[in-house]
Amino acid sequence: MPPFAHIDCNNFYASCERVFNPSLIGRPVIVLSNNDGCAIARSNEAKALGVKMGEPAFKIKELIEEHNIAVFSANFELYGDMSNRVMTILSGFSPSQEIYSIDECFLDLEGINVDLRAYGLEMKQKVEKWTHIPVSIGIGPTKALAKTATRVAKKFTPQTGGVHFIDTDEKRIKALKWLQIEDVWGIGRQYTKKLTAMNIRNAYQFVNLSDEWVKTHLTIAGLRLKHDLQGIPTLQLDEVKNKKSIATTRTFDEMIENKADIRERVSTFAVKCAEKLRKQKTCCNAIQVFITTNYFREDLPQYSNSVTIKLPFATNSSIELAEYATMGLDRIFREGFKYKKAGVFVMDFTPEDNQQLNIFENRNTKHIPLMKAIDRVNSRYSKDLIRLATQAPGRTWRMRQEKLSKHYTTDINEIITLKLK
DNA sequence: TCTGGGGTCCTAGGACCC
DNA sequence: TCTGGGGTCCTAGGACCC
Repeated sequence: MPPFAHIDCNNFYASCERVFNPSLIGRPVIVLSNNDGCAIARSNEAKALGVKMGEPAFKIKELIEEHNIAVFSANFELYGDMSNRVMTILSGFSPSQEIYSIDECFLDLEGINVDLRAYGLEMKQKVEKWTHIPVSIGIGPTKALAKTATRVAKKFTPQTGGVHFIDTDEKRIKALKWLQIEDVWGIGRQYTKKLTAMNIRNAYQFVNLSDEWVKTHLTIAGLRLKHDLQGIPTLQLDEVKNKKSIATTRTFDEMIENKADIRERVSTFAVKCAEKLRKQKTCCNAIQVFITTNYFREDLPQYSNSVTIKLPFATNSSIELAEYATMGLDRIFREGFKYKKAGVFVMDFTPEDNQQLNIFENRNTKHIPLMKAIDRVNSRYSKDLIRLATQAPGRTWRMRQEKLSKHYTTDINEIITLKLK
């Protein structure tokens, strides 16, 4: 039985803000999504005040003022950099690591012949000492049980010290009986509805359902989870995560009717996707564009649509992808609607150095050095110094980010300075 | 006034083929 | 006029994750 460790950063984005602003410790902190739309991270204090995940900022305005909640616009550059630091430290504790998300990873602890709880405490101390990001750690015989253990570690920190090890069947059953059904990994809103209707309220009752029932109603994915929670190792550590799609999507800060304005944005989304592709040295073979009206406004006519275009050749050229994205928009755009959101996806990747020459479509090979030059200039000077004409030079549209913290770790001009008396 | 963004996987059903 | 069975591939949509 290979034990797994699961490491989860506590309230990650809020904790990142605290690292560089220690006066926030003890204060409620929330981080807002793009356009300062809704709360996407809350410190424990903010959770205790009742701020819900995903809650729109305008609905909690009074609560923010009343309790002096510290509010930040999302600073993903900072969070990404802090994440790398945490993950690098943890990678030193095992030869096999799966980076599951920006703030979580799994480690394979097979063959590590030490007291594993003590080992977990060592990881926790090292990460906290070197990054000041607090973490919770769960260890168990399967990935799903390690994740369950992390919840126990976090919920009962005074007793667990932030590290919990499910090393006996007794502890496994105790944890499963405690874990509410809606908190089980892989059980979302729809499945919770289905299961509570059958009076299944915790993970222990869930694992006692028959395999057949689970497979029929929760698909094969639900069955794998069930086995993993029973202690039968089913989910594997996934060390190499090759992306299968890349997206750039935005909600607009206002509703837009004008096609030319939407075209500017869609064109920019395509350019961003192309940049992400070049960064990971792949090309895409398909591009998808979608637009949608504001589905919160039931008083307005609604319309949404998407289109996927197969490309005649693999590319990561900003110019080509912007062209195809614009073509896609032409196919789905309808006059007379107020649009609120749009996005571009690219998928079906092939490695950059492995493009098959297509004899029917003559790919403009001049784009390759051109894109390299643009990337160099933009990374050296300002992020969007060179743009395509379709991206509306000068008349840039900005995200609302009124509470943005500095890029403490990734921009030399914003590095923290200390004054010594 | 104001409601995020970026991902994965699975299944059912249609198109097409022999 | 009637109208099989089995296979594959693709896509849209729905569920989930952080």
